[in-house]
Amino acid sequence: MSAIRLRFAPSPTGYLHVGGARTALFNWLLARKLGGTFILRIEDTDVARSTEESVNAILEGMKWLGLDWDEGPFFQSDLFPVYREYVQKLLEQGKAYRCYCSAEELEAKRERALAEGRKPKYDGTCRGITHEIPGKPFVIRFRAPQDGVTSFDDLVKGPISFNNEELDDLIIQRTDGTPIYNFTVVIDDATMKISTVIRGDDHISNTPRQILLYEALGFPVPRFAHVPMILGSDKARLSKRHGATSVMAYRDMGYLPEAMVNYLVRLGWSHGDDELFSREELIEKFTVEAIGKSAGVFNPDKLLWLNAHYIKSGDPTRLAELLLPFLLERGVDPAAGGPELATAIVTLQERARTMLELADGALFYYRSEVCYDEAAAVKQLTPTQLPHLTAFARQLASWDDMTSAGVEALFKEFCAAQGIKMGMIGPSVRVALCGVTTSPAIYDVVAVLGREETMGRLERAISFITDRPE
RNA sequence: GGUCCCAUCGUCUAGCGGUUAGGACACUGGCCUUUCACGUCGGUAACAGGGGUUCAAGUCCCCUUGGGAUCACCA
Repeated sequence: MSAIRLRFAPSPTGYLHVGGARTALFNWLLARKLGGTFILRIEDTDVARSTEESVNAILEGMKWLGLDWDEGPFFQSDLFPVYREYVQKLLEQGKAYRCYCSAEELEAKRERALAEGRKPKYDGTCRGITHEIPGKPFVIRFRAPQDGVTSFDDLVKGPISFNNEELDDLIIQRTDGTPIYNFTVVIDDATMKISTVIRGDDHISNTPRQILLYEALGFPVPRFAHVPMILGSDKARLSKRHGATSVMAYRDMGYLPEAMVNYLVRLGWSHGDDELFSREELIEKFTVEAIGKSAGVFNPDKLLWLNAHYIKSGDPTRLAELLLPFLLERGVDPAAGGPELATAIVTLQERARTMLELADGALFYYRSEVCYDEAAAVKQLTPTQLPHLTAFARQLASWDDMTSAGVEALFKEFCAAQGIKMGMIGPSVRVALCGVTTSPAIYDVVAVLGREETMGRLERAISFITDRPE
């Protein structure tokens, strides 16, 4: 393993959303490409907002996408003593100080500053207090330099610099003694020896403060790569109103993880004109340099196209496994009878874009009591069709070759013998077997269903026509 | 509002000084076809605007405009 160490550090305040998933993916890809280490760290210092359900949801999302981690998950809530130690160190060195301003006072000052058009920056009231005030609650602030420039060379955005006067003395420890994000992230990235921080570009403005902290603590500063945001169709930050944002919601909507990975990686990263990437190709071809600088709009249509591609080209046996829950949900259990699922799937792959569509399309194979679509029945299951269907059933009964090609030959021979065209028998048989006018190729359907089941369904259709009142 | 980031078809993007500005999704026309699809061939569609630099600018610089992010005892 190389010394490259990367991490994904979500906060457990919700499910794994597509933006976070892409950040995780980029980190994972680079780690795998360079033979580095990928670390998962849960940033749960905000005890009030963090939940165990969220942690589980995030882990589940990572696993679904196939993003395995080498170390962790580490929980910041387990590291409070460590943070306390470093806070103490800064305090002793005079690089941090106690601030006794109350949250209310601060809020009032901030609003006043904003109203007067000034910067809502901490005014340094407590900067000069040298002795502790017993009994009075306090937070701890980092004593940030008030002049100079802090800059860094972002791996995706290029050189970025901030005037230190824009930065204020940020709080690193709350009144209750718990540490705050901008501080813990620095301690953890430093102690975990993270070499490159890949994260969303909404963190750019935090970066100079963090760099100042690295320097104050005497830690080496890691490299930063800020990846652009993912936007909704109206170019606003992606949110629920743009549709699903949870990666697990996409699994439930019938999406394959490889489609999601392929979609996500191409949103903001490219490799020439290539669109389709296997996991291996991604590991081989991924580079941070090829990550784009601008925000991208999440395009569900393209995701759907990719999903259709992976269903079309997927291994039927694996698809069968993944499809099972969707089938059971629809009250069908292939284990209870009917054609082998993988065999049925082969006939459906190229006409399903999601596992939901695949499941819906497969239902008729497992329902002998075909439910005829009203319009289809009126058009195809008519007295005129009766002689054709009857004759066809008779010929099928003595037909040997039940492969798809064999069935096709049967149809050809039947049509020739009857002096009719395929169009006069095909559609009726389709409705008799499937109940609807759209289905896989009829030869395939007969082949998959088998002679016995096909005969049964034909006879049922014949009875249906016979019994139907005019 | 301050600060920071960004800017090629509707969308994702290729392009890294000289191209008929390419690909993909979506849309659309033809072909294939027993249905629906798939597939296949073709089409519509972009360098935000203005200044520079240069023999030459989508490519480099500046400004404008537009979009986004961030300004918490959230992460």
